[in-house]
Amino acid sequence: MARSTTPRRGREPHDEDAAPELDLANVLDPAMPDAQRRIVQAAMHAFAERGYNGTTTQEIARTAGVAEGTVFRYYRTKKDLLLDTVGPLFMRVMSPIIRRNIETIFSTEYPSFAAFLRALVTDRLAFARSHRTLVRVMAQEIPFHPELRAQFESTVFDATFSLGLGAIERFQARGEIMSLPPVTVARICGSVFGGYILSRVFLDPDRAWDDAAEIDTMIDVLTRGLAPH
Amino acid sequence: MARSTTPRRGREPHDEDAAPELDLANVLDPAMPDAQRRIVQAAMHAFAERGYNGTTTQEIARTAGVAEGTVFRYYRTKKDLLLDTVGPLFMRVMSPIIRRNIETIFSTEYPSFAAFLRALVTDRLAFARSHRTLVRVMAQEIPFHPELRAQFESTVFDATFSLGLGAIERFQARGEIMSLPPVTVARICGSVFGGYILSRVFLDPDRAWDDAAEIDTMIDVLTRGLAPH
Amino acid sequence: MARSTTPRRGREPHDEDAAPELDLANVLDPAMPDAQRRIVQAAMHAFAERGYNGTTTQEIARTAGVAEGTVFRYYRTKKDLLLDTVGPLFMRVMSPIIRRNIETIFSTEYPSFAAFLRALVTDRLAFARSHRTLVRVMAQEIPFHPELRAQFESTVFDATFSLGLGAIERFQARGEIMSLPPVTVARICGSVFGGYILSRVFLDPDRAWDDAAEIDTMIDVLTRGLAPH
Amino acid sequence: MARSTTPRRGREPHDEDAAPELDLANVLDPAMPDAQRRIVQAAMHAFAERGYNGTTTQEIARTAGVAEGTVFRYYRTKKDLLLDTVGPLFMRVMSPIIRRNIETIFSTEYPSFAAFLRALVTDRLAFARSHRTLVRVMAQEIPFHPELRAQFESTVFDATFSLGLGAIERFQARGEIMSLPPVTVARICGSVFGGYILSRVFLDPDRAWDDAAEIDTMIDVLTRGLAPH
DNA sequence: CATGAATGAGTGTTCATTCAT
DNA sequence: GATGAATGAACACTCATTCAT
Repeated sequence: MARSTTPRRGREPHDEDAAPELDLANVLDPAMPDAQRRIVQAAMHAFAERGYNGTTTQEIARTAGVAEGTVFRYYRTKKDLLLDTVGPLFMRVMSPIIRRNIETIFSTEYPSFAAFLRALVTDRLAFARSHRTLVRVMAQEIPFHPELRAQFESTVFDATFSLGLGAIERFQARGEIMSLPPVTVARICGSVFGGYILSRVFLDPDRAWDDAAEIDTMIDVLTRGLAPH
Repeated sequence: MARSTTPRRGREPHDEDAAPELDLANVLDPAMPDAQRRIVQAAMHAFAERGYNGTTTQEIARTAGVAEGTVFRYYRTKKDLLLDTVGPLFMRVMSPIIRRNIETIFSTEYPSFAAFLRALVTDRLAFARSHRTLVRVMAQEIPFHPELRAQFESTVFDATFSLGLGAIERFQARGEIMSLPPVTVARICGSVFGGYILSRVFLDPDRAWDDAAEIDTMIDVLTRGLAPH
Repeated sequence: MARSTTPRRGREPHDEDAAPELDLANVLDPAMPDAQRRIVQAAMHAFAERGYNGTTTQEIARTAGVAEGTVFRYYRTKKDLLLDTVGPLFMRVMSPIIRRNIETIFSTEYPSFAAFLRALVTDRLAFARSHRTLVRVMAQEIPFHPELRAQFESTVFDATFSLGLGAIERFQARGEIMSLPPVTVARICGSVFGGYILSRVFLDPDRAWDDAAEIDTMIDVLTRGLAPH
Repeated sequence: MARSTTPRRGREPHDEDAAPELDLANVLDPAMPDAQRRIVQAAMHAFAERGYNGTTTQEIARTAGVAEGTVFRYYRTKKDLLLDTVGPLFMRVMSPIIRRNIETIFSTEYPSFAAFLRALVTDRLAFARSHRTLVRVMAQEIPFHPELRAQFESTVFDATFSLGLGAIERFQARGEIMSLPPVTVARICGSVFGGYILSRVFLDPDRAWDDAAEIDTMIDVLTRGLAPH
């Protein structure tokens, strides 16, 4: 399945999108028993395709190649299979990004707003491409599971978004962004990048995307649009 | 159903969103039997809250105040209850907007790119606010029902998005937008507005939003960001 | 539907088998309201094809071209629709046969055992051909409805079979049949004729049957087989 | 329970018909799980009494002493419970008879037509007595299930009836049967025996039948009736 | 009298969960 | 630990029957 063949500019840290069955494999704890790993993978892919409520434990067990009882050995209920995996995996998968962002933002020599945006979108895009399934399940199930929403907010939002707000204020202080509520700035940037990722990774992944050009365009539009008058 | 389409400047912190049961009432065919109307409303609200697969027909019947058998008098299967309502209602509800867009775009004296964007976002925001439930169900269930996706694409995408592309090319011809693939321009504008609507209507509807100011900001950012160098 | 085209010998009183929809029409009371007649016909044909339990009242109503409620205007329950029709119709349809048998048997000039058998089988065959549907429903539903069995026994069995036993005893007295329990003689003759009717009318009605020849054969076999040593 | 295949001469007024629950027990694969065996037995008896459409899976489960879900572990649908049991069981139960018939017919020293008929009726009677339930279900449901009819025809008809036709032709060649279409001969013999079995096993099993005498009578009537003039 | 919408108990079937092996 | 047969509550759906119009 040829996913993107166009040249890429900018760095893309973890580019292991590989076979779809593998896009979860390298996130899971290596110490995890083989059966459990297969269960989690089977569950995530089924949840992604048919939704949590549209997936049966029988189907998960069969795909994972274990008996149905085995699923319940590792996760007491089906719901645990969702909540104990999606959230923690998100956390685990986000942490290097968060760390990197922190370094980027607080390093004294961090570059322009444009460079900041580039780092941000590059990271996010790579993340979504590497963890399609995880992201899809998270996005699809959040509306139905308050627990998931809480996990998401504490992990992603609080740990990332708030960092972003701090960075925006710094760029405003340096006169690179016009005077606007930082939340508004964050939302606009996030929307533009999020819209791209949605199209790029989920809605139309098979088109011949030119990531580099698209990213350049988005950054250009955002920097000029958000620049002080 | 025209619920307010004129641009608003004053703030209006989510006042008229009325009773949740009503946000569908005025979309349904007035000739529809009372029982059927109540069933559709009950189903949509349940689908919105708990998802199609998380909703039981018993629950729909109870909420609608009818016997379970009555649900199946009107819709032969539960799936029909989803597909025969969400898609058609979307169609019905979109058509005035589509018509208006056509007029806007092709009127010879149509105004600036900024005015175009303002008309667009105002329309969409009003639409989403008036039809929260419908939009939410559509968005949540599309990943699981190819039929819904097809309905959505033919209705909304083909009839609206393509119009937008035409308009963008005109503005580019007039030198108001820089030379970029129209699809990219459309995606960026759509993302910014979509992100706002998502936050405004679905994620955090209870915050004290200043729609007018936010819209002004978004239009300002987009016009300046997309202006030729 | 070409039902037998071969020449027939022997008399065949009511040979109106006609269109299948009609095979009930001329049995029903002419004073019966049109709607009711259509209901009974629809019910009988559906019962014949799919069985009582496999037929829905909705289907009966639709076939009869009336509303579902109308069915229950004429028959208080679905079961009444079976019991109040099949039994009485059988009775009505059998009575001329019974009467004729009585005349045959007790007329002083009644002919040989062979002639008796011929009259019998001819009558029965014509009856089954004319009332296929009725006979089929009766046969199929008897195992599940004791009431039907009772109706059948009192009508057909008691009124016909016992007459036959009397006739058999007379032929035995006259030395045309060997000394056997009359019930055994009756069973053997009934089986041979019944088996023919089953094949002829129900199992394989479309074959090119030569009724006259088959009847002659059966009578020949029975008279010689049952003749005294 | 002695399936008995040897010809019997002494009278045996329905003695060994055992407990009704057992008449299926010895037909089922001994390797079959206990729960499944009980389900099949419960289903067959219910189908025999109330018909397929008049039997609920709940009732089957309760009679079998298992949960309703267990029924569906073994048979995916209720219809499978009919088709996957009645047909195959018939097959299994018929095969020794078929084999024996083949031996009888083709053995060079096979005896008179009378002996042939005796072997036939004895076999069939024993079969029907041993497998009342199975035979009853088969007979009752055939009119409503084309699949059953096909199974029946291929198993019983093709494998048995055609053998019989061959035998009849041999007896005709030897001058024991008069010149008639073999099908007619077969139908007459089958009707006589079938009628006896119907009365003996299904309609009036509790009467004090003298099987030996009745069989002798039938064979006598048939051999004399079918003998050449 | 005829209608057909409405009913709700009941039907076949599914599925998360348990537990003896 | 792993299994998979067994469970039974719950599910989508049906259908004979009722009743207001």
